Amino acid sequence: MVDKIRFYPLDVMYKVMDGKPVIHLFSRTDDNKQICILYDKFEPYFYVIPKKGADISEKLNALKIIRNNESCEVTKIEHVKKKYLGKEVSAIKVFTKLPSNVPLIREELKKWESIESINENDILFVKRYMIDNNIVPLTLYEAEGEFTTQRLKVPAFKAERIEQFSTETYINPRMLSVDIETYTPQYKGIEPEKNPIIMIALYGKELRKVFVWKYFKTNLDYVEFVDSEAELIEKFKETVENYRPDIITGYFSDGFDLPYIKIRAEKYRINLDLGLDFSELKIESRKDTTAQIIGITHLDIFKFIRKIVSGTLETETYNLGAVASEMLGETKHDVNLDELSKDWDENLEEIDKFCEYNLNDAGLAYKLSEKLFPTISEMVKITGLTIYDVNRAGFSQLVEWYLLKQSPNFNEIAPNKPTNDEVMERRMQTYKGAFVFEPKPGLYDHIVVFDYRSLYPTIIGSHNISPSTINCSCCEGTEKAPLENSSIWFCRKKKGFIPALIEELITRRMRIKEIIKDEKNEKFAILDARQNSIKLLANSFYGYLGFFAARWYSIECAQATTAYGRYYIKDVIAKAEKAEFNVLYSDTDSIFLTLDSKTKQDVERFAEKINQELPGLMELEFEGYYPAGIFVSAKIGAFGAKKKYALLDERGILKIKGFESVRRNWSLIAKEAQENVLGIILKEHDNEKALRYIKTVIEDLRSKKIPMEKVIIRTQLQKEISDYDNKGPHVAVAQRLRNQGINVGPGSMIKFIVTQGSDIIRNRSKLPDEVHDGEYDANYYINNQVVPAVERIFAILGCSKEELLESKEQKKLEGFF
DNA sequence: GTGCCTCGGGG
DNA sequence: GTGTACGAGGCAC
Repeated sequence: MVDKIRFYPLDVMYKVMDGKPVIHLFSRTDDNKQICILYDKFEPYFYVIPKKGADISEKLNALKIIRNNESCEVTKIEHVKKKYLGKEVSAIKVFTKLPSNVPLIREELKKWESIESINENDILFVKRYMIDNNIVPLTLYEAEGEFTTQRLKVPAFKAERIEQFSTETYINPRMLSVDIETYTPQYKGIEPEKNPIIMIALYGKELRKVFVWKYFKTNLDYVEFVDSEAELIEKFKETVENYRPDIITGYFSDGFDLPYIKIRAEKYRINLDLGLDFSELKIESRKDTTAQIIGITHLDIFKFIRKIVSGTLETETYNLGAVASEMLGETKHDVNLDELSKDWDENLEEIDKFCEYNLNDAGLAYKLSEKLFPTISEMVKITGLTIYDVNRAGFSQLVEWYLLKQSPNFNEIAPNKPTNDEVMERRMQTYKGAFVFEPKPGLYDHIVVFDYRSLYPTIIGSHNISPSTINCSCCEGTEKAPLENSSIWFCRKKKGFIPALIEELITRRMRIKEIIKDEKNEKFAILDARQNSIKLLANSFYGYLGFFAARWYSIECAQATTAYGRYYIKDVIAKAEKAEFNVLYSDTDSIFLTLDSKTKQDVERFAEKINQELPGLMELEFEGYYPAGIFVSAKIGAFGAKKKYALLDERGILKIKGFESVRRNWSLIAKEAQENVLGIILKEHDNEKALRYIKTVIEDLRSKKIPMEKVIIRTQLQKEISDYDNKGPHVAVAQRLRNQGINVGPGSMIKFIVTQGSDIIRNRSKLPDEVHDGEYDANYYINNQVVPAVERIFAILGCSKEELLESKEQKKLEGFF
């Protein structure tokens, strides 16, 4: 009986069954049921480009490799006319039986003299299938086939045929958020092998639950008591099974919650077979840990925020508190986590506030995921990657997958990833970047800011910048890119693969922006997220072209892009000066002017004239008007010409650019000083007070009034002491602890204070116990801790490091600013 | 300047 | 799994 079924794919994998790779599309049906669609008609393949005139068909067909008693061979070949970086090539599509045969055959073919190159041999089978069959997760497909039996937790449907049904999108995935609290004694590192999970919160659409394994009195109806940690883990598993989520989300759950749960489950020999195919929760630890469940999308919303969203946030730290406050206007509960473990041992009646805290955190991760879902969904639809992959991809990978997905539509064979040697070579290459017009230091009124809308994307589009259009023979002698030392031009006859795609993105975004201009309805958030995703992606193309690991890497293209960028921004500056505007500052794509005697109409007319002369999609846009602002000289501060300015907008809000945040291994005094200075300047707008404050801190350090607790630096030991080649201060201190018979090892938090003397810092770093009052090195804390933490802030206000260090008497404060 | 090391997020 | 991964800053040399 042939059935038809409609579904939205969510997670995709393949399994070898009866010697054949079978694609599994874990999906939601259009009537909201879970299902797994099976498809076994897709065959692995890759491309071979033979050298000119070489005929290798017969040799390919005869190729057979025996490995571990199994033979692998070329099942068939097809001769195809393709393009490689814009040039016509005759290629051979080489098919194999299994995906795992591909690397074996590839290695053999590498030895063949008659082969020019082997391509697309590292595109994973599932991705290859999705690209070739236009399977885009979250959009609607129809399959023809029949239900079948498989060992899966959801019904299986064997498809004969799968086709896109419409572009309708699955917009409300069923989501479950997870958060754990663990037993972590104060000042100790997190040690999952040693310390138990105390509680686990689960938060879903209609679910609020906190499991905890000791009993205490509480009125919280969502708290459920269990007898042991093992039972708590079983309950977690059971809740996930019953809830049947499409997505399990968490905040840093790739790196913390799920790996932790896994380690604890192993201790009790609990099988965490959460996968819809009964596979276990899989933790992969490389540089970046990931947690994967087959069939259920694990979303680590922290990772997405840090990698993709961070650039659009004000906050510079991405902890849950800061992010939730900025993105949701919600806060974390105010509890002292240092007390959790103590209370767990001695004071159970205090535990219920931690349960509230736990559930609240799970709720915040849920809401962040909900809020970002339209953005993620759009990235999924553009790149064709699953939510899981989009979540873990950086910008360069999003661009690359978009290009890979689109390349068949242009009949292009994708270039290979660079070898290690090529990467090294590429890393060595540098080129000239953007143009920066140094601000004249001072205070200004009536500032107008313009910028080129999507400068680099529009340049790439308008000037047809692409590895496939560079220095074409058909356009020799045409206009050259504005580069001093090299002669580069781009084809004027045929649009390149990359420029065509980027222009498509830009126009798609412009259309969406046009729609939301006069449509302030509930669709706004989704459409706005869409246009923003497109913008992020389009803006990444330039970086991608210059990214050392990119397949479509082209330093010449990256070079030409910045060269045109410099050309256009310098052009506006020159024209503005000619029109007698005062140009304050310019960086890359923006220009800051003062109105002076000019009117806003004059400025508008000026911009209009510029726009008439710009090619293609390029456009100069009005960014904003600011009643006042301060610009500082780039010479102030330890670093080069970076964006350093503060602007006051019409609502009276200060916009400060150009300083970074403190790190966790800083002393309390440095963190405190930075926080307080920011508070005084931003909230009270009292610069003199901020300066007085920092001078007091410095003087208090000199006169040793600052208590010892505030100069302790904490650094975690990452490996065995003996494994360090380079012994930093914390390693030296750890060695002394070890000599005293105290057991320190990887994960130990080492506390130390830098004391006075002329030796290197390592030899002056002492345990807090060894240091008497006033023995700390005031100069170290002033010069390496407090001053670096605040100097950039003061630099913006025009107050140098040296001036911070002057004592109060050396300079009259009045009228300083 | 180069190279090694740590941190981020999480409790 | 047809594998595959960062980026910035501080200290020692």
